[in-house]
Amino acid sequence: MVGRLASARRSASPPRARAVEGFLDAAERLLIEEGHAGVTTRRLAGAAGLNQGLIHYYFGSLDEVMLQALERFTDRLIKRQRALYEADKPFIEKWRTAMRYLEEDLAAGYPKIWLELQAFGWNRPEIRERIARVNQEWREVLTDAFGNAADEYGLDPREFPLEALVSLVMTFNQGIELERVSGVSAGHDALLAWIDQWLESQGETNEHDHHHAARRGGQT
Amino acid sequence: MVGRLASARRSASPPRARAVEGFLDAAERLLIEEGHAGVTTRRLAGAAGLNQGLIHYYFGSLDEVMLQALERFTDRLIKRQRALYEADKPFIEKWRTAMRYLEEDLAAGYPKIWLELQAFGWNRPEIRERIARVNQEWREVLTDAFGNAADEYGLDPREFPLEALVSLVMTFNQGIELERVSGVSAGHDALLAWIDQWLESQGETNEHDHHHAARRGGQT
DNA sequence: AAATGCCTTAGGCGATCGCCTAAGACGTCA
DNA sequence: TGACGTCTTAGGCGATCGCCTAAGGCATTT
Repeated sequence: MVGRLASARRSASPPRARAVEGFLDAAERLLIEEGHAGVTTRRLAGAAGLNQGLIHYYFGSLDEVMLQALERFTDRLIKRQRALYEADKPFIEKWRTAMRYLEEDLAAGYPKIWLELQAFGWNRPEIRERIARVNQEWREVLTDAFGNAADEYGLDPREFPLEALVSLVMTFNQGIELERVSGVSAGHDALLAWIDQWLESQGETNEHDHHHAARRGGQT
Repeated sequence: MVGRLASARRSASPPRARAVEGFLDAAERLLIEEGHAGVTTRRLAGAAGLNQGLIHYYFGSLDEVMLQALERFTDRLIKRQRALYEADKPFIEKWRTAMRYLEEDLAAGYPKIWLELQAFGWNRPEIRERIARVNQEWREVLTDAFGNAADEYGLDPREFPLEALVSLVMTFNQGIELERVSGVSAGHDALLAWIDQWLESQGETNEHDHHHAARRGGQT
């Protein structure tokens, strides 16, 4: 490590910060277009329109770039997820928003970033640990949300154990992203439609309970 | 060093075939231990205990090694899956065997091979296409099996649409493998236990129908 | 024994990699 | 204006990569 920030003290060092963000943006683009093996110092500098020496100067190593890219990317996702499920809306609306996010993300290629970073981490303990932590945070958000939803729908926790339910949703979600990135989309629409319809039918059979539960439950 | 004998012509060229198999075995080992980026000609030759020139001589390129490794690996999986679900047993036994396979494979690190090959394919159209084809075969096997199982359990296809059910099973299965390779296993046991219990309860409520259906249904 | 042709080897070519350095540009102080 | 610390640059070092070649080993056929 070299450069300490001097002007950082009074103006958050916009040029440096801009360069750092530029590299992280470029890293995401390269992850989508080339995969994690395609993120080299030279290509990264080229994609960011900056000099490759800066990568060493600002980040120290390429691994650190990948780690920071992972942190920034996953922070965004977790924040969005948290905001969504903390909102005061019927569960089905949250679910539909989440599924809309999924479609939007797929269209934008974001799951490729997430999966490439995971693949990168499979052989780098530090990265893998961070991945596991993000996964854990995500699971916690869903556990909260689904716990409330189970109340809202009046589901029997013995018939639908929360932990299993959350794991099912997380795994099939990631499975869908994995398949899509590998060029497979067969059955996905049918699956999502099925779930949507099931949620809707549950909402109808428990109509009045639902209103009570929705009012009652913020969270905690 | 390997065996001599240029009886190649009359007995399927054992030395060459052995070398090829040796490289493919070594490739699988390297995929597990190093990831697809760790499969280089030199490391592959080292892991196989063979000369690196042979890779060019036998395969032409490293990409061809990866492609053949993918074909061999996926052929094994599909064959096993097909044999399992074509057997004449109650569905729950097949399912439990499949879940036992999953655990065994995870213990042996095989899903890492599958996922590394997928990651490798994300940026190589030829590989990706093969991945998609294997996925399709797999889905067909499950569609057959679950179609029969739905009969066996007397499930209403309107309540449990086959395509969605198959997609759910495929995606959550791959999601579990993905999470495990990334170091996450939380909730997996609970999820599998839940499914097992649900299948068992379905078997009980439809006990006699079940026997009829099991006798009735081979397949076709 | 000589010739043939498959098999195997060591080694090297050009390209690319991550990381680092030396030097100058720039802005901000005294 | 001169000194100083920060930022930015071009370029190069050693390592490693995929691919290929030239040369011989060796069993089989003449």
